[in-house]
Parts: sequence; C-alpha cells; structure tokens
Amino acid sequence: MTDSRVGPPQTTQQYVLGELRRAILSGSLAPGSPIRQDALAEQFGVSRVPLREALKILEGEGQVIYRPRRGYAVAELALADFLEVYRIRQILEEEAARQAIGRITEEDIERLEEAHADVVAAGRAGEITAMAAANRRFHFTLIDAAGMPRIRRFLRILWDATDVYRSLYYGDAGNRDRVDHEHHAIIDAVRARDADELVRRLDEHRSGTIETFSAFIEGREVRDGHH
Amino acid sequence: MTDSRVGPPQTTQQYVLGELRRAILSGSLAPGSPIRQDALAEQFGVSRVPLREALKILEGEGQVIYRPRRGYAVAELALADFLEVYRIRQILEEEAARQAIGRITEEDIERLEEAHADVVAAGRAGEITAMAAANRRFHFTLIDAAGMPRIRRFLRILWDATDVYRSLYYGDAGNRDRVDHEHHAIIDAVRARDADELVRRLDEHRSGTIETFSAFIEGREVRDGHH
DNA sequence: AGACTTAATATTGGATCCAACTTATGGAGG
DNA sequence: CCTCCATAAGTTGGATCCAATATTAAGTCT
Repeated sequence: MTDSRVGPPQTTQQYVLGELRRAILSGSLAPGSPIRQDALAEQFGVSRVPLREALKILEGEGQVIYRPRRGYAVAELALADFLEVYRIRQILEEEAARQAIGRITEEDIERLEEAHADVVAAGRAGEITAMAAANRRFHFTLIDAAGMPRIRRFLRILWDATDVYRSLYYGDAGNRDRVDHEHHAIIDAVRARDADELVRRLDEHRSGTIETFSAFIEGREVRDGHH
Repeated sequence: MTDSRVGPPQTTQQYVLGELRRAILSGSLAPGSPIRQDALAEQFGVSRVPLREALKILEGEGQVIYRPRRGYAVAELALADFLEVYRIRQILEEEAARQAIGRITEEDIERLEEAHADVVAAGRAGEITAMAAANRRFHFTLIDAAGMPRIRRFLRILWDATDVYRSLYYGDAGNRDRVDHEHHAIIDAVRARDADELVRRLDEHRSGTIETFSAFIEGREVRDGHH
C-alpha cells in the first residue's frame, strides 16, 4: 500500500511491517488488543527482533501504543482523536492542494483520472479493499504533486490512522455514487487550476466521511463505555 | 551502563534515544555522516539491539535516513526541506494557537511567563543550550494548551528537525533581545485572548529565525556543492 | 595504466538465549 | 469473603552469536 514495490529482496522487518499493517487494517488485530510478540512472531514465521523494529515504526505513527515493560497494543481512536485527524488533514491537504495546483502536470492529471476510474470500477465490482486502495492513490497523486515530502509523510500517517474505518464508508452504495461525483468535481477544479474551488471540493469530499465515521465511533464508544 | 538518571527506571532504548538526540543536536554526529552501529553501541555501553530500536524511532521522525542493508545516516536538511518545515510549522502552530486561546488557563499563562523568564536569564548568562530548552518550553506550553496531541507530536518532530541550527540564532545577542520582545508580544496577545494578533506575532517571531537559518544553510549548500 | 574479477574485511539483519520485570495464581490471616 | 503477601508463570528487554549482504582491497588481464 505504502511501499509495496517488488524487486529488491525485502528485509524481514519490512515484510513484518506490511503484515502488521494488513492485520491492523483487516481487524485481525483489533483496536485495543495487546500485541503478544512471541505469538505474532511465530505466526509470521520470524523472530521477535524484526517484529519489534516494525512495531517501533508503527509506534511512531501512532498505530500502536507502547508502554515500557508492558508491551504494545493496537491504538484505539476516540472520537476526539478522529476529529483531530480530520482537522489536520483539512489543514495540510489545503496547503498541498494549493502547492499542487501550480506544479501539477498533464501526466499527473491523467494518473488522477486513471485512479478515479479504478475507484469506480472497484466500486461496481464491490471490491471494497481495492476501492480504498484506488481512492488513496487518487488523493496521493494530488498530494505528491505538491512536492512537499514532509506534508506527504504526515498525511500518510493520518490516512493510515483512520483506514480501519474506511471500508465502512465504501460499503454503502450511496456513498460510492457520492464519491464518484466529488472526485469528478476535484478533477475539474484541478484542470481549471482553481485553487479555491479545489480546496472547497476537498472539504466537501471529506465532510461526508466525517459524518459516517463520527456516528460509528460515537456508537462504539457508548457501547464500550468509554463515556 | 551508568544509571545516573532520575525517575522511573528507564529502558536502555530510551536512554540510547536520548543520547542519540543529544549527539545529533551537539553535532558530534554530523549531518550526512553514517552511523556505525557497533562503534556507537560500544560508545554508549550497550548492545546493538536497543540502539537499532532507537534509530527506528529517529527514522520515523526523519532525523536519520535508513537504507536497508546499508544502515543509517544522520539526515541533512536541504534549504527546501528547511522551508517546508517552517511552512508546516506556521500552518500547524496557527491552528494550535487558535485552539489554545479558547482553552488556556491562568496557570498556563504563568508557566508561559516562567519559561520566558528562563529564556531571558539563560540568555544573559550566555547559556545557549539552556536558552533553547527554555524557548522550547515556552512555545510548547502554548501548543499543549490546544489539547491536540497529534499536532503536538508533529510539531515536536518539526522542531527537532531544525534544532541543530537553533543555537546559531541564539548565539547572536541582537537576536536574543529580539526574542525577548517577541515573546512579550505573544504573551500579551494570549492575555488579551486575541487569536488573530497571536497568530500574527507568532509568524513574526518565526520570520527572524527563517532568515538566519536560510542564509546559513544556503551558504553550506554552496560550500558543499549540493548542486 | 585502467577495467574487470576475485578474495578479504566490515557491517548490517536476524535468531536464540538469558535476565528483569509484570501479571496471574494460590494461600494464609484477618 | 476480602485483603495481603508470596510464589509461579508469562512477557518484555537486552546481549551474544551467526548468516547475509555490502564495501574495500588485491590481483589479473588487456
């Protein structure tokens, strides 16, 4: 997803990192559950050393929580955390969009349209995971055009933090149509090199997911008694 | 290993992480230089395992660069990187400041003044390191008041990225006076609960350092022939 | 002399082992 | 029945060891 390029023989820690991301995303490592290093390492067929280094990366991204001598646990997103993530995304994506408008090339825009076509195709096929992946490619094509590597990194972390919930949104067919329209509007704004319009469209695009996620997380918090 | 530390018994990786930060900050690990794990581990009196975990954290923060099978090297800041860091700081610190204005307590403001007093005192004593530390406490008191942990984390990373150069700025007595005035203006804006004014003052405060650093980094790049 | 091969040396990556600490378990006493 | 303490089991943290790869040095051939 992030760096799943093939070719150079991967190190074990990179492999484990990928598996961990997948496990967290798929929910087989549920939010809040402790991570037993021995069991996981055996499951992955590796020793604990590369597992621990991968966990350190995830800790830095806030995907897992670490307490010395107590070990790691999968992070849980409280509603407040979730809203903060989206607020920061709004701020940083605005900056990235404005930078991108002045630098984006015709090829980038083609990639944008390709990614969007993949989103629609995956949506029709009902392949939620592929849809989420294409959606991410769509948005990061724009973000990459800004040429700001640190913003890019932060945004990747923020996207990862809420990725667990993304399938929720795409599961609904109505939302899929909505995404279709909104992506079109985004592409149009890019074509027109209209930064203000682009930012407006991006905000609009985000607002839909915020509502869906907020409702879900709030429900979960009430259920689990996080008060 | 000398256990001359206070508080909860630290793990070795935390100790090593602190030492690494110090070494990078002080320049004894110079930007661009490769990190020989064996030598460093011996120097710190530990094995390579905790060292590597600490390096993974620094990699996540962008303080070191990692290439599989080639090892780690201390990161170098190109001018473009530097400007990006400050641009992101401007954006995120504006958000933090606006949130803080509505939530900051009288005690927080007292802490702000205390930290500033420490800045001035250290400045007079010519203790650059202490001055930088107090300055950081000053700014993060404000940032903490925003109650946005992710913004806080990002800002810490951004501050760390440029900390190597900070002593440069504080070395100059004129800059020290300038900081004194600007901090006062910031505190006044907080007291008045004037968010717009606060953001203006923060921007102004940042602009001074940008000039100093830019000139320095540009000079270094020309010297070292970074194209 | 320079380019290419091949051997040596250095360095990183990962596995195993042991120590230190934390959490769970089982009594003993109130 | 509950609390407190001691013990046992489980888990993490770190050191050492070995394998895999990268880098440097030496040698060979044109």
